[in-house]
Amino acid sequence: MRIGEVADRAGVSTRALRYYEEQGLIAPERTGSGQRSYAESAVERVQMIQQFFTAGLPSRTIRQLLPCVDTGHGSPEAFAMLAAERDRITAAMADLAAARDALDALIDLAHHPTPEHCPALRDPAWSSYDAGLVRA
Amino acid sequence: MRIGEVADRAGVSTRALRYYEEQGLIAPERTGSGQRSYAESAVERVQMIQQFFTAGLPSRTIRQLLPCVDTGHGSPEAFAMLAAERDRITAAMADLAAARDALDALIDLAHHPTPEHCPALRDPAWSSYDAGLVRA
DNA sequence: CTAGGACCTGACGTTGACGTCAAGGGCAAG
DNA sequence: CTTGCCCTTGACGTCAACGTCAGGTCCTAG
Repeated sequence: MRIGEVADRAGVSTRALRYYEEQGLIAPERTGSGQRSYAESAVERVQMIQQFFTAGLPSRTIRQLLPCVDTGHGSPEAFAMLAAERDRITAAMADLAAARDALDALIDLAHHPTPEHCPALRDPAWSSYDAGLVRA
Repeated sequence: MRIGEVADRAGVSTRALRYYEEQGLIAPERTGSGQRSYAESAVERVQMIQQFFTAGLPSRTIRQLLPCVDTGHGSPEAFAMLAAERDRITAAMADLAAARDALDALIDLAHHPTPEHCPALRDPAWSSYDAGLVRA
């Protein structure tokens, strides 16, 4: 499979695929004339890489954890890194939830007929807002 | 309050505060000699700004939504933007959850005595993994 | 054989939220 | 007065994940 097809099927640009190779995340074969030749599994691999990028992991970290995916096991250090990243992601999710709740509070505020600058925001509620359910 | 104290109390750098002002997110007073003079409420405001930055909102968007915070109500467009950002954040949380589950699967894999490259990863499980509870 | 599309390498451009350095001004203590 | 810390503006540096362009190669269809 050539680079264009992988790009199409994985939903990324060819530039991104070359970048991933440059970063040591994929190692496609080469034809005699120098063109990249990807295995079928490359599509899934690229999608997984994308997923980690989306989660905010830098390429260096992804490069470190991919061997675990390939070999199916990892050294203790690799294991610690996986756990650390998992925790980072969990923390990021909490931050997102807090921001979303803040937005929900604003939306709620905007929905009110605004009697007179109803409070419930400026006080200490920015972190402890208890996840109200507001739906459009 | 001068810039250094605000920076300390809000947990950001003075550079960041000047950047926020440059981006139109805060408008501190000025003393006769040109030094910035912040109100007490600036600390909370900066923390809120930080929260939105952490959630991935660009400064331009934050600038648009801050008037809603200040006035306590918003135009219909502002309301639509708030809802759009809320949805973006929700989507980002889903992406994070998927990546975290992928990492959990890897961690689980690393915990196994690795009998023979146990599957459960490469197949279609990257999005539908059912949030197993693994704790260090 | 030739047109045109896909591919190659190399290299510079982009964006956002700041970091960092340079060169000076303001201000309370001693 | 001067020492020293905080403040000012201005401007360039950074980092990551690519986008984009340039100039050349490969390959397949007609």
